Amino acid sequence: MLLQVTASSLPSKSNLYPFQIYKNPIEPAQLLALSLKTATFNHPLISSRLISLYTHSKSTSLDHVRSLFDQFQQPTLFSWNTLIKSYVQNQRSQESLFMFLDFMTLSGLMPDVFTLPCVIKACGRLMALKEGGQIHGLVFKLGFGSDLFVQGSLVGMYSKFKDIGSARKVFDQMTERDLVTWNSLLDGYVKDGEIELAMELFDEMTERDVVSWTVMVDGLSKCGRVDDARKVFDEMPRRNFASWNAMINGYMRAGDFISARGLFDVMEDKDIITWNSMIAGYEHNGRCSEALKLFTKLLNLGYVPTHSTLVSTLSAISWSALLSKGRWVHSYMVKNGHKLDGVLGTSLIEMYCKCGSIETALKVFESIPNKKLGHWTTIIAGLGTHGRYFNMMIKDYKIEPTVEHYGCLVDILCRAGHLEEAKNVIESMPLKPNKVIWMSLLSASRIYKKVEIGEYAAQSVTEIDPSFIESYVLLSNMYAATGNWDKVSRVRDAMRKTGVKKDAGCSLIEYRDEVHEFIAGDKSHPRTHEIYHKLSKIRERLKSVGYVADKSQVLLHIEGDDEKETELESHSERLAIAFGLISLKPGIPIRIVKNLRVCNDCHSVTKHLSKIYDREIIVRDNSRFHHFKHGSCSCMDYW
DNA sequence: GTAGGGTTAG
Repeated sequence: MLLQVTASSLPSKSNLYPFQIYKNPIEPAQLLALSLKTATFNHPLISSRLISLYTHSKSTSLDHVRSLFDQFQQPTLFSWNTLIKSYVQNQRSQESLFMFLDFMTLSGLMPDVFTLPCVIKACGRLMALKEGGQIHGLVFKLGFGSDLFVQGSLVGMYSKFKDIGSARKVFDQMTERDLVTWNSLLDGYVKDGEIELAMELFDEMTERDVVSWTVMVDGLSKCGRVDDARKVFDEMPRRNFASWNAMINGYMRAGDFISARGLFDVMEDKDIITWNSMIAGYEHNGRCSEALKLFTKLLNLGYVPTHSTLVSTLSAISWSALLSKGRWVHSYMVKNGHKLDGVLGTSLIEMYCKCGSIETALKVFESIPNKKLGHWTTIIAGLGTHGRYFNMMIKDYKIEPTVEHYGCLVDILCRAGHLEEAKNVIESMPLKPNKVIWMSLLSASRIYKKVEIGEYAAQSVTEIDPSFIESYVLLSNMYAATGNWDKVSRVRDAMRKTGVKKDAGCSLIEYRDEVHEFIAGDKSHPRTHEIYHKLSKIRERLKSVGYVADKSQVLLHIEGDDEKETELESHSERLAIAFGLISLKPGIPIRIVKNLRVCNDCHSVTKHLSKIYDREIIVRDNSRFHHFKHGSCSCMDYW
């Protein structure tokens, strides 16, 4: 609490003092003390000035200003406007609209040409179509139909709604238009995907500023014309951060992180969005180690990470399963007071889930006071096996399930072997099932050898994404598991025809803050000799416990069982495990990330190894976690 | 007599 006002505050008899305060600069705390002493706290000029001073003071948070505001007997229109605007500026548009609602019902005042642009902007940000329409009606009723700022902001709002028709209508009715209004409309065309019309409008403009140009750079790159975007970028008479950032993001969207990096390196001054764009871009393009390097660099250079910096960084950490780094970021967040009740909480939970620390993920989940949809989705997906959170979500928290939640339900049913029931859920759910859901069903069909359902699921996946390799692999594995070799070769023919190729298997392991990467049959690691020596030891140990290799899932067409066995032995996760065994101290769990689904044989071998070497081995493949301990796996042989 | 609308990351 910033202050407590107990003195009954009456307007001053002296009329001179409230006017004088505008002439001389004054510290907010100084004016507050003065107003309390002279009982002028509620004077309209004083209260307005107080709100203004505290709003602009960097050391005062918006919530503090709000608590000051709440103590006024009758806040002025100016004070309302200032706070409503501050909420929008602080990315708290929802609260801005709530405050506007309070204003309309409680204040007894009417909005003016300063109030309306703020709330119209909030509607645009929130995509609040209904409220936006109502406020548009209010604008007419109050007779602000010819105010440039109000009309201009309506153009902006409809542009955000991608309702270019309404934006254009308001625009055409305006008696005067300034550059900001033109730019709003230009952005509307871009948001609506009408790049040709945007270009026409751009040519029509007699005056353009850096925003107009930037909107074009952004628009062209967003519809895949990154080379044209670059041409516009090069033609620009002047550029600001947003222009550079738009171009960088254009390249990142096109997957051209080399060109993006080129621009980044050339930039003399960078803002935090530049860094965030690079980190997010690298992360989207699967270059997580580059993303993490930049995160370290920006900290060293003294930039202050924002929410989105942390979200992207956590995401990069999740993909590479660098638990120690994730813990560091978590503690950084705690130290710097980042709240976890939004996307950031979701990212953190996801990071712990994907880095194999489900207990910490649960702890984080439980520590979040106002759990939102995303937190549930993430933790449920992470828990996987722990079913029946579904009803609690609907009943206790009144959250509408999304496709992901149905996905979890299907997964749970599949695990329990209720494949028909799972199929029924998919067919009767109110949302369109996605690839992931069909894959759960397909995966279960393989385990439970339900060929018919499996074929149905595989077909559905192929309809959604014909080039999705995993469905072919699973279908083939299912046929292999049921001894249907004829159909196995037919699947391979289908793969050849559609031109899908299996990615090379790749496993990562973290050792001494470095990531070591292995591909199948890899001989490039500096300690290759030791690793293969360890592999031969492993083979002996396995033989001594009577282990026989399961060769049913070797996808490559290799003649003769011996070759199959050799192929299995050099699977990337085996190399990573061998490396883990020789380099990590006994007792420390071996954590591995793999890009493909773990094969049957590696799975049973890893179970044995966890017992033989008394080691916890945690493997994250592309669909779930395998926590190997004392000879068994947390997935209960279902994956 | 302090206050309003447009571009870039998530």
